[in-house]
Amino acid sequence: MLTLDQARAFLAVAEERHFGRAAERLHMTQPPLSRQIQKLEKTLEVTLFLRESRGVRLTAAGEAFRDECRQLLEMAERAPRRARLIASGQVGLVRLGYTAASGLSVLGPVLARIKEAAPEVAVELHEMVSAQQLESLRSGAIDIGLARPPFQLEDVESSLLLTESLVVAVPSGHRFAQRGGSVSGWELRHESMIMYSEQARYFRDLVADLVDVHADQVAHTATQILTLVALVGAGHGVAVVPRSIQHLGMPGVEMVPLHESPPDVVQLHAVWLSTSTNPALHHVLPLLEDPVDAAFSMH
Amino acid sequence: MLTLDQARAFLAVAEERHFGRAAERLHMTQPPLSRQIQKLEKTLEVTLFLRESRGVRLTAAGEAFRDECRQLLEMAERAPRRARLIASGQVGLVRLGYTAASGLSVLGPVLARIKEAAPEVAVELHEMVSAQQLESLRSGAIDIGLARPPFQLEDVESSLLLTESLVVAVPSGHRFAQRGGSVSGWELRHESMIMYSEQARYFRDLVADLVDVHADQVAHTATQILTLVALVGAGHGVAVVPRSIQHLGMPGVEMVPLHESPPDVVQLHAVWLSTSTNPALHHVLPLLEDPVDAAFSMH
DNA sequence: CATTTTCATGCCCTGAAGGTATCAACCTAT
DNA sequence: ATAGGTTGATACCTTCAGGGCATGAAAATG
Repeated sequence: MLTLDQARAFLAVAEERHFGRAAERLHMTQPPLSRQIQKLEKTLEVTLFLRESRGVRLTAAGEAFRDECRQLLEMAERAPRRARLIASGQVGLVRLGYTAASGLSVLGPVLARIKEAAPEVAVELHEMVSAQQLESLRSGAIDIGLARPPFQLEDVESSLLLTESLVVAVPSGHRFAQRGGSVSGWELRHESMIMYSEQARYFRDLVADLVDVHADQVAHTATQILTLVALVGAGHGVAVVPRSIQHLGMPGVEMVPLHESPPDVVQLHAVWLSTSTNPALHHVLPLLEDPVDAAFSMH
Repeated sequence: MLTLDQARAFLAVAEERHFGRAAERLHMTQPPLSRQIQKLEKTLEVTLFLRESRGVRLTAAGEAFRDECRQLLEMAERAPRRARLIASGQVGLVRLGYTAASGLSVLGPVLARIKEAAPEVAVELHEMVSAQQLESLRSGAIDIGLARPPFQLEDVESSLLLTESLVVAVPSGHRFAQRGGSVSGWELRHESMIMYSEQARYFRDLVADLVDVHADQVAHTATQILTLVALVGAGHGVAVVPRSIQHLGMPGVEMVPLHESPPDVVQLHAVWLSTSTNPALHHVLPLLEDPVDAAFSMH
């Protein structure tokens, strides 16, 4: 059976064309080297060298075997190197879940940071809502999520990436937009509104805290923020959405500040399992410690 | 330093996810296998397995290393296999020299035999005259030649591949062609003739034996038979050439049998050095023992 | 709580592989 | 022609890598 030591021994002799010099290169003496080559030739049942008085020459089979051995040894060096790189997290894959809305704010800067600091880490993107992200984390389908609270899952850790205010999305030409300035919650009382459905509990509760919405003024409910905005654009009413949604540039929709909204009511976190064994994840995590600059995310 | 045995041990554990079963597969007991893996992880400075109560799981680095090891072991099996194939001559390269004229007769059948019986042997074709072939054999630039005698080089062996007669190449419409039948040597006495130059001694002597050519009737001399035929086609005279040249189908040239020519005056041999160490050559040589069928070579 | 499962550890022994000394064959040069 | 030098092969000794057996340790199972 071929061993890597035999391949190294053979290659040394093949390249030096001389047992003595090859032995020197291998930091050993000539006799055991001769024996190794003999043994190799015996197991292969192939004569690799033509012994001549001035040294040795390769046979045709020897030349082919030399090329194979070069490749073999190269691979034998690459395998450990690659394992170390992956273990260190410098090379690898991070599967990242993100909400459609976060795609408009933190996703770009997050990917930019990873590309900058860990260029050999591939990022696989999976769009899903926050609840699905937590489920995917649990099942191991993703490594990181860009999601909104609450995170009540076991072993979940998180890092605040972005805070922003809520604004009112109105159809172009709506009197709120023409007027300029901001809108107060009580002014929405008689507006037809697009509201968040039960699945989007985070935003539903945020809006409920700031605006007194009555059932009779709700034109539609939707889970995805982008759906709400689309419905606003179609003229079905107004909606309260995070400020970064304006990056979407949806035609026929304008954003008006909401007077009562604190500048940091809406949060977006990076979330991950502290128990994850993906080295690339742990290599990337320090890059997500600092919040994304709102100015950057704003354009 | 990684060894192939370690790679095999690792791969067995990685695939079985269980030290006991892996040890069984490797025909050894579990304790030394555990030690081998520990040693491997230590030299790699990488944890490859997560030991759990129901067996083991691979880390990310372990999965990458498993893929690398699969390739590595595959190559470690391929290298000896390839060396054996090349040593046996079933795979390899034969560099073959041939004269332009032999390209019209034996070359095709010879290549067909090799393709049929040794499909993995590549044939590299080198067109050159017989004298160059012997020189190239000596210098090791080719392995076999398709050449004409004499072969006075040391260690040269040869095998007769083809015998054929000499014919007279005449321009279309020449009275020899219109008359039908054969031509006698004495009838060429007053024809303008294209003759072989000093370098083509073999044909020069053959023709001199059959036809009494005078210096004053020689319009041109040339080394390559194809050149002679081209000059005949251009109307510069007639020439005595081997019968297989008619395969060339040179327009404006017709072949007329030469009455005095025995059917086997012209010989073509395969020649090679008995000292060659090219296994593919020795694998191919038996295919050149039998002469090429003249009927086959005739079409 | 006893039993089973699974990987790790301690100890022993064999044999693969390296070292030294030397041989055999061949080439070179006086 | 013969002595000396070069190069690979052989003989013999020694070491230690790696395998086997017995057993430990930890966790799951019933």
